[in-house]
Amino acid sequence: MLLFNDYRKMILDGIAAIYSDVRETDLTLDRSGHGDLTLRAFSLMKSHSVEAGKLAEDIKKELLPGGYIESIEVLGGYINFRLSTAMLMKAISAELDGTGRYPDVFQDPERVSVEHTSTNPTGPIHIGRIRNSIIGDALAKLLQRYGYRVTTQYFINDSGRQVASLYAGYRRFAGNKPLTTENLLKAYQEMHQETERNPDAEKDVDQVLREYESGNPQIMDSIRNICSVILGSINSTLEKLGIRIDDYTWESDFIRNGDVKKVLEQLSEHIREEDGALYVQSGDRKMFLTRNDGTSLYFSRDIAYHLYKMENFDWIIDVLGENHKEHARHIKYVMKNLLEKEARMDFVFYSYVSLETGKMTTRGGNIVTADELIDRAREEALSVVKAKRPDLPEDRLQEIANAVAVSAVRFHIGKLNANKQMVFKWSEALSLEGDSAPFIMYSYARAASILRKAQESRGDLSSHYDECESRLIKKMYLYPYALQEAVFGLKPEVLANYLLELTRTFNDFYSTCPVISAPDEERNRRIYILRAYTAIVKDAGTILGIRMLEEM
RNA sequence: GGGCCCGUGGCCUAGUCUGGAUAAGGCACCGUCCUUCUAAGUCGGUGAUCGUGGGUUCGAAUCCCACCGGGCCCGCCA
Repeated sequence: MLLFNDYRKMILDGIAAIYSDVRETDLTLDRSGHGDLTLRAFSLMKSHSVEAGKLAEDIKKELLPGGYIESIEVLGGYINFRLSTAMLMKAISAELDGTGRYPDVFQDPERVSVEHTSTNPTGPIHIGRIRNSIIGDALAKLLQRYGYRVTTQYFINDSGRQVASLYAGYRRFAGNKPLTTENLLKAYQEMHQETERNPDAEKDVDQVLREYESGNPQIMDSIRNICSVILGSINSTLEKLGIRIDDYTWESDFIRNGDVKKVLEQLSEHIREEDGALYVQSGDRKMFLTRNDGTSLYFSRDIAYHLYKMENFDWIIDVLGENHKEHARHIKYVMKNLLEKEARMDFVFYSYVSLETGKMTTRGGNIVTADELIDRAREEALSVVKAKRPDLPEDRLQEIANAVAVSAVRFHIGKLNANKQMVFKWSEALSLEGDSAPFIMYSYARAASILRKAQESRGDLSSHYDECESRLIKKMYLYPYALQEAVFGLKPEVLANYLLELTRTFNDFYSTCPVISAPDEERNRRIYILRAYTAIVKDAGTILGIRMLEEM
């Protein structure tokens, strides 16, 4: 089927046939409500010394016979084009009826790796880190929807200083306590305080690192064990949010299987030494690969990881906190310039989430965990749904509250531009109205409710559409465009904002276009519109982690 | 000190890539609409010199320069 951009291209070609100097960027999607597409005629008026009216007359002669344009009108220096609503609606429903989904045009066989979360297994995941997971998962599902073969990846740091410190802390402070995330976190925080008081404690950590790296089986087992416990709780949090990681890769595996050594060999001609520690020069930075005691550093392990990903994927995407920007730049430099590995590599960075009281640190203990946020959102949702739906049984209320809570949390964090710093506020995070997931879900539930009640009808789509129908159809027609924009920019929030716009447009339709009580012909086509609407909302919701409910 | 990101009504955001029509939403506040398909909704109202100052342009929230404010980075941490 033809997408919005295809029509844009057709119109552009038509104009170029008469006025070859038309600038591509002057024909855009119209957001002002004057048309569907608009041509800014200023430069053509100037270069041809004619009025916009004359341009429009010529363009009409060229384009109107094509049949897909309903009208071409001049307003000021703009020439506005309206596409035929009937044509767009027929295209959408043909696609839906034929393939079961709209759009069904994207297909890209490339294998894509999306690495996200990858948070150190030193404690529960907090609302800052969960931003990584939420962006990453939406991105993965978005690319998947676009047709890519996507695998999500988690790189588990079980061989760095933080984890060694966690282990040393556990041994020192909690050796005989049960192995739980809570006890481990406490020991980690105690160890942090201990090293602040007594720098000698750091030597413990150094010793652990050396033994771990040299393959001391007892320490290896213990650390794996500890990391697995914490990873288990991280995973259960992710699971609540509907996030699944396909591949877990342990950093230490690259040490054990010799890949880190291979990295050093492959880089040998670029490697320099300083006091026994090895580094490569990247721009004006020395990027250290090993410590002077021979133990590996994150940089070399991450190079090994990216080499591994390059062997298995065509496109590598990493979602990282903004503090990793330099690291990422140097990784890219080493891969491309020193190892001469060419692969499509993109990094998506997000800014930090802070609390009103300041920044969060796991070691400092001032964090809001993602579990806490989900729990409180669930309580909030439950009290709302209980008040609104006293007719529903308790277990159904719980289900609804859960779906609302999880969706609200994901949307609240996922709709924001990743570059923006975020100050977390409970009142905003727990809001279930306005620009929120429940706002979208509620509209979906209303549409679903009408579809349940309205009689099945399979009449032909008529050619006349009322304004409220037409606006919704045209917004729906932009769904593939929104998907594309989100994919090209690696910006799931673009889709989130589209979904809000679509919902507002639907609400307008809902309040002005009765369906069930409408005469046959009108009802038929409105049922078609509702089917398309629910399909699109569900589709987009799945990508963003919003769970649509048939009733709420 | 150097580099990257952010700055849009009282608060939170969209729009910035690719310059164009009265700057689009939400929260809060004031008012409206449940005997009509679910009021987690609708409609209307108050409220913005788009951080500041220059520049480019017929036209700047958007591009360029400088400055101010906030975040992140500049480890043999990750």
